[in-house]
Amino acid sequence: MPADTFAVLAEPTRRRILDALRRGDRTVGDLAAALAVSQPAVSKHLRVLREAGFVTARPAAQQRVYRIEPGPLRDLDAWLAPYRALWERHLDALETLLDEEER
Amino acid sequence: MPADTFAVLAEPTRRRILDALRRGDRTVGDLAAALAVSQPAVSKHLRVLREAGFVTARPAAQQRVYRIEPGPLRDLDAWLAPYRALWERHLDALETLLDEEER
DNA sequence: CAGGCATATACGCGTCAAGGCATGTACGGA
DNA sequence: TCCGTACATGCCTTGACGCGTATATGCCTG
Repeated sequence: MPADTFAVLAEPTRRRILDALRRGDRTVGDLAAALAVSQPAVSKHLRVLREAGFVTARPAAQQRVYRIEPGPLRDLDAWLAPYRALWERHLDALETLLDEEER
Repeated sequence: MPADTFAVLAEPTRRRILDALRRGDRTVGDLAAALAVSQPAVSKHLRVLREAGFVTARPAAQQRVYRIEPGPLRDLDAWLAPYRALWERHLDALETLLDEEER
């Protein structure tokens, strides 16, 4: 699992790109127009996302269609898993705390 | 939801702090020793984590005991939710793809 | 094969944050 | 009250990153 998954997602523009791709594949120009960002900036972000496995590119004539990939997001989900106990067993923890304070 | 949640988690040392706190509350000195990081560095990271709501501090004499808080991690879980369809309905998507390619 | 379109890369600038070192602050023990 | 402990904060340097502008690469059309 690449450790820089969070660093990739730390960029708001990259998250907006992922959010756009979540609803369907897009070309670079589409993304640049939809996000109101310069085309080179979009290309650079797509490169980062691609090298981290978040997206893949498929050539279509002069354009390249980008598609979101689930892999790194599944890794994120897996990383989050052990922490889920913090709130899923929250009632249990609350009970434990009250028990301790009763003593 | 604070947008810098990912930026906070982008730091490996901060993730290690959270991982340590996941198993129980710790003092600053404990964390510095356990992670082999200088004490000021730990304090700075704890400040970032605290201001982002990941942890809270409880004074105990001269030391301060830090505890992990579920809030921001729940936000992360919520952010991840719409993307979960990418792999949970993966079989459905595969079927759709095959249907399209059959035409 | 020349020209235009879509995308990728190179360069320079400004910003920001991590780390170490030194110092400040608060609490407790002698 | 004075000193030592535990933690926080300030200053400084360094490296990484995002953005825009300019330029290079690839592909299609006439």
